[in-house]
Amino acid sequence: MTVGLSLPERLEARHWRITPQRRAVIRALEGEHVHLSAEQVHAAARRIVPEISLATVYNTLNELVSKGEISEIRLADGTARYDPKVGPDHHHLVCDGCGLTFDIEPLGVNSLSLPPVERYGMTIESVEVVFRGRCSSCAQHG
Amino acid sequence: MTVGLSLPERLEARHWRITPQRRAVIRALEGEHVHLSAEQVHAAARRIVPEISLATVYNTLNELVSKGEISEIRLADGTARYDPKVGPDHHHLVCDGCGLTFDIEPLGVNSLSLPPVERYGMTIESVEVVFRGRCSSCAQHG
DNA sequence: GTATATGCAAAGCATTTGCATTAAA
DNA sequence: TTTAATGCAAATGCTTTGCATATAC
Repeated sequence: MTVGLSLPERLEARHWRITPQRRAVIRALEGEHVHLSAEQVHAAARRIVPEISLATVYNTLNELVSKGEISEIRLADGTARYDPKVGPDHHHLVCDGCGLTFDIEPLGVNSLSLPPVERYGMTIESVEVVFRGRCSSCAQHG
Repeated sequence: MTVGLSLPERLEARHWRITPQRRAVIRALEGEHVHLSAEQVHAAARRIVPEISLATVYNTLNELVSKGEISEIRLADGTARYDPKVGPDHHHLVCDGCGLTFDIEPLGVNSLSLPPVERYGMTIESVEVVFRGRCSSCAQHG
């Protein structure tokens, strides 16, 4: 990952056309330790650029994902959450009740490995660890 | 997990109504080290019970998941794969190209842990490790 | 006999796409 | 001025649901 440049700076360096809508999507994601759904990003971005459409939010998120600038996590129900952090080993904690998703840095990940006989001829590119459970709110109610 | 009983036996023990369709779904899943999509389960089940509908396949898969008898994995595209194995620590290897999914038993998982300060008040119920990469076919082409 | 599973077709929902318009560079 | 991004609305694709009929127990 490029170091020393902010997300908007990195994007400008890549000749990405910077629009108010894209800036709003980036602002909506920044600084969140809890990850947002596309609808939630849309709601947040709307507070900055009221006319932004959901389609533009999706388009922007997808481009950021394919450029490797943000990451996409799938919950058990198949819906996506978007995370401004990236990195080869990037781990999460997910509430099975409400889908609340956090970034985490578990211990012991560096000693994880997959023996060649278990690779079925595949090239390994990354490892992701997901801890699942229930947040304090879901543990009590639903 | 109940030990010593096969999946159909466990289901009978739970007063699950055994139908040819349900038997076919179970047979379609059994013995697969590669995990199938609902469509693929449907196709396989159809070879045994030609009139089985996709809706019945989905209904059956969902019940097996909620009974904890099979597990559901979400790929990066949000679609599901179904795995006849269950267990608290159940890990996978996924091809980012075509979605091919295998069961694996990586080394070092038992030393994984999430420090209390990283738990955000959540109760941890399970850990899942996903290795991502490209299968030999996708590494060459697509 | 009764409760439950089935197939079908229609509905649902998250996400994607086509296209005419608008705006960044 | 050119090329790319936007908004809208329609389309997609996976999954779920309602309901009348059929079937396991």
